Amino acid sequence: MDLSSLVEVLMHGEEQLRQLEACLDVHSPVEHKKQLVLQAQSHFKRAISMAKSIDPERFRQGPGASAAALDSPRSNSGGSDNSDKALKEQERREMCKKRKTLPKWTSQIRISSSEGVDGLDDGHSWRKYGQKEILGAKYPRGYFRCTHRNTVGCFAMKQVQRSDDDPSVFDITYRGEHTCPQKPRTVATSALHRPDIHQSQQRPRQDQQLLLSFQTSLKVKTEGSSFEDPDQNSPFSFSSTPMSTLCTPPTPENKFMGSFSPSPCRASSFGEAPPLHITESDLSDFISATTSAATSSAMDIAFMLDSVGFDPAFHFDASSFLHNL
DNA sequence: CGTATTTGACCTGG
DNA sequence: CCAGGTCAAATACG
Repeated sequence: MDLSSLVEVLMHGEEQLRQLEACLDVHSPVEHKKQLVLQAQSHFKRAISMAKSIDPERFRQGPGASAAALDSPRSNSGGSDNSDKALKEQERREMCKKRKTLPKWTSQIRISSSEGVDGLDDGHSWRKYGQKEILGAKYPRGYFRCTHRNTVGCFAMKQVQRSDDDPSVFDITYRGEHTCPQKPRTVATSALHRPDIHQSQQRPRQDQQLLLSFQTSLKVKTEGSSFEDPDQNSPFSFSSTPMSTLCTPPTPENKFMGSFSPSPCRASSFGEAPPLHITESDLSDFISATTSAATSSAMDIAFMLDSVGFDPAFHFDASSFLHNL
């Protein structure tokens, strides 16, 4: 556990706070602010545990938080005997429609070798459903959708595209908000972390990388839905997005396609509510509704439960998250 | 054995 | 027609 990773995590946290500050007096959706807070919190938590792990002796006492296991077996609302071509066509068509209306935003994140996939997991489980070579890009683009799409009708999706020139940068495009609960895992581990047995680790200029990372790590632009936040100003110079608005990432996330970097997975601490609920119902309607009314995520959840109609004792499986090769 | 990923075929919008 | 996005059969995984 080296110091530079620690610094990096701290910087992420700081950046989140900075963005939050920028958002504060603007009329941006509460959800965004909450997200920022949560992200910052998780970064700091992580930083703390990293720091502790540097000198474990000093901080020995309760083995950290309880591993509040909220996992439970899945409930399957079976009854999936469909298979009518017409029906599938229908579904597909619906999908297309959704595709258009779904809010979409891009966030560019950098994965440092030290961090790996770590901590960038937003606590959602994604299932990969495709990969495609993209025209002018070296690396293929991976297509993911929420694992619980069929169980709870969560239509969140994301695309992960590795940057051409800097392999440690990933462009992640999210589409749609999760309507499913997040992975509730509380993680307080990382006490003992062997220096990974990485073969080809790019360790050298980490400090300089940090700066770079600081600049590019959290660039996010939103489109589709209209969450404006014209005030979002970062001290950086990369605002190359003319008309689209810069916003905050609901959650940075990653999980890339068949490439290098093995790594375990890890969730940001505390589960929290999905920020928005979006269904096929009129999106804009909903948005205006949210901006004016939605004040608590809890409420959103209730709303969601309500409208989707699964029982509150809902449980899902967060058990398996894997690493790719 | 159930789930997740891989991967080529297929579909669709521009 | 093509590029990008998705499906689904075949595999891999645990």
